[in-house]
Amino acid sequence: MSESGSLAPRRATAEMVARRANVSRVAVSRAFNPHTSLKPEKRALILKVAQELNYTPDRAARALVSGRSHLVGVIVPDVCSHWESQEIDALTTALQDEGFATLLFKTRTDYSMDERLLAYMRGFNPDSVIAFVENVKPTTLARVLDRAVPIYIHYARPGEEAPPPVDGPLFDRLNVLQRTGVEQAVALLQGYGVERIAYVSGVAKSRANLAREAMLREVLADRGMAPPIVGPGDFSYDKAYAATIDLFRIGKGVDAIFAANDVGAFGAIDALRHELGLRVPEDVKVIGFDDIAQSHWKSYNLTTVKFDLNERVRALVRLILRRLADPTAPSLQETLQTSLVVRGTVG
Amino acid sequence: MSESGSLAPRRATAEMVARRANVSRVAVSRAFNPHTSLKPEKRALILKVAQELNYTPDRAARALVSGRSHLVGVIVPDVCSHWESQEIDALTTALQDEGFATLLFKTRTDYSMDERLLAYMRGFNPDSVIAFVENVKPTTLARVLDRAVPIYIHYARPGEEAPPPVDGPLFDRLNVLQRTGVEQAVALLQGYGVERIAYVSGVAKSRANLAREAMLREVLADRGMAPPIVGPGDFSYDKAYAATIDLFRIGKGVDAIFAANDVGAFGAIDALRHELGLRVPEDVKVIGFDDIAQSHWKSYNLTTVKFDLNERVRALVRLILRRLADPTAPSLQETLQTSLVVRGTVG
DNA sequence: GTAAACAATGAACACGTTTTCATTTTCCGT
DNA sequence: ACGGAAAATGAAAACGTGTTCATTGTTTAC
Repeated sequence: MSESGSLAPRRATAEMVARRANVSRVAVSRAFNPHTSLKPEKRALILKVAQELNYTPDRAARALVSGRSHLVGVIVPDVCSHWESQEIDALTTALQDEGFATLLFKTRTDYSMDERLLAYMRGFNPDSVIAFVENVKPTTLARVLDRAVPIYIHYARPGEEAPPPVDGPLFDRLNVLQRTGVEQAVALLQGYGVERIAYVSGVAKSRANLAREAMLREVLADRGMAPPIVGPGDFSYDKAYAATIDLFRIGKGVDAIFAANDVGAFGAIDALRHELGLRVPEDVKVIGFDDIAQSHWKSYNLTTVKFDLNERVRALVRLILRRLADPTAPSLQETLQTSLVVRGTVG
Repeated sequence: MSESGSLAPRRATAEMVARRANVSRVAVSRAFNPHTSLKPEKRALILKVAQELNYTPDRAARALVSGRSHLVGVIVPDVCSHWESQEIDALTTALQDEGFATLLFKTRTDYSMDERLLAYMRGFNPDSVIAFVENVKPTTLARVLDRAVPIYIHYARPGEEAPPPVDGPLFDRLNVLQRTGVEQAVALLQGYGVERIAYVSGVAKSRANLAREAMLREVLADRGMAPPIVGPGDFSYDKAYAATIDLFRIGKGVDAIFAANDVGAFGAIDALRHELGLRVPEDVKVIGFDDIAQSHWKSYNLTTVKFDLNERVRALVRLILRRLADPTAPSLQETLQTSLVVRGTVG
């Protein structure tokens, strides 16, 4: 009781460990950094004492001198939207294995918030930043985050199979090629004699959405099919639900729906079945984008264009590590393919 | 070109801002800390220059001296499980408004990982830690995180309406009282003449699951109903799907299912409809726990025991702020009620 | 057996901020 | 105009670590 010095027990410091192990403070620092030279038995002793004292190096202090915070900022519009949450989950695990931690930031729908958010985030000094958000340009990101090089997820438009060069402020890029998956999907639909395809969109100005719609248009044109009728959505279940109803109120003889994402496809399916009294896939076929975990649920059992989540996360982590190994390297790139997963909503 | 000093442009520092604004470095620090005394026009000038130089204070350096990292650690088993992702989303937004950032950590299924994970997390020096994970005791958490006081989410068992006292290492607590919601649910079922209730469980040893099952048992006993038949699940769709099928293979005349969470209820509903050829709610009624966003989707339209997410997040943020205002205060408590949301799976 | 290479070591410095503390300036009431 | 209180200010100390550099102890090669 009386021996405990102050009320709030200070956290153990390298100094205390050094004193207790009869070594210098520098030795303690070295014990925790693998690539330094230190007598093995000495290192073992220090680590043992450290554990007794419940000591680990303070990352704030470490960041201050080494310039590495080991924090990776992730900017999302909605953590709880399905694809994002699954990607954050996998990314957090992978980063943790490499000694990093995920720092989460949410954008407002209010666009004006963004500059302030970026400045706010920069204060935490992340080593890298990944933006899942559509309304912030990578060059803006790079300009504001003067130390971290941001990673931009680029959904290739038609004809962009060879990714365009990066100019202006430096950023790295994950290029997502959607052509293969869309081609497989359209081929499958055409094989079933589909003639009139509708596209239930995502957020109108979103690059992922624009790229998907453009790619769909091109593939349809290449195969001599009519361009899609567009139902305006925003990647959400509710908007897709409403958009689908509107599509059939107009009555243009749509016999297949391409949704901008899986959740939108769920909304379309439920509207078809529960509101319009149509059968899926007999009356109308439905295809989504993403292949989220829910897509195999029996109520939907969705045929969808798949992004390999694990491969995507590995590519992101590779980008981060390569960038940290060489902070001045020119823009780094990784590329990802897509493919179709066939389930029960086409057939 | 030749005027830029080094290759990698150093990030702006308080020193540079001070020099450029013709003030002392201390003044710059004060300009960014609201509660300090500084001539208004001087503060304005400094902030203007800071913006020109793209400067914000380095939080690592700030944390080092102030002892506040403005980081809140969140430990989750699965970011992508629905309730967790929605809570993380709301929490991140709320914390951001208060000047904090969310630091995400994932546990392994492997239990032995946890001690290492906690030590790992402590290195980042979070101001507070919230554990959504079931297999780590709050006292362990408190012992390892010698500075931050962890927040523990306690699901009250029957008879725990007055929360039990905290002993041992200090931790704060959010008490979730589930009695009201379960009572409303059972009353509703009984009103429809239900006689044989099954409980599709969550992870067996999880405290949320144990509390829910115990509460259900007590309420059923109080109303003179038979105890529930238990189908073993793990909070996942797939396990609940399989457990539901097994329940009806045995054929004990179950006419209502209580699932440990909404996703489990979805699995039960799909098994009933698509595998067993039963109607919901005509043949079997289903009730879940959580009220996640998907519960109103037409395919499920689930009646469920609701946790008010926003209120829950506000309570968590209150706990964090109160604890930071008084780090030595005795264990803080907040309490949350539940209630039933009636939709289409009972009727 | 010697020189040279190499591993191990600790003192001093650097990182960018906030926080005392003592000093100077401004403000207010009379 | 004056005294005192309050606000404004800057120098110096602290926070806990990694890194550089010069020094000492130890092995290797001929």
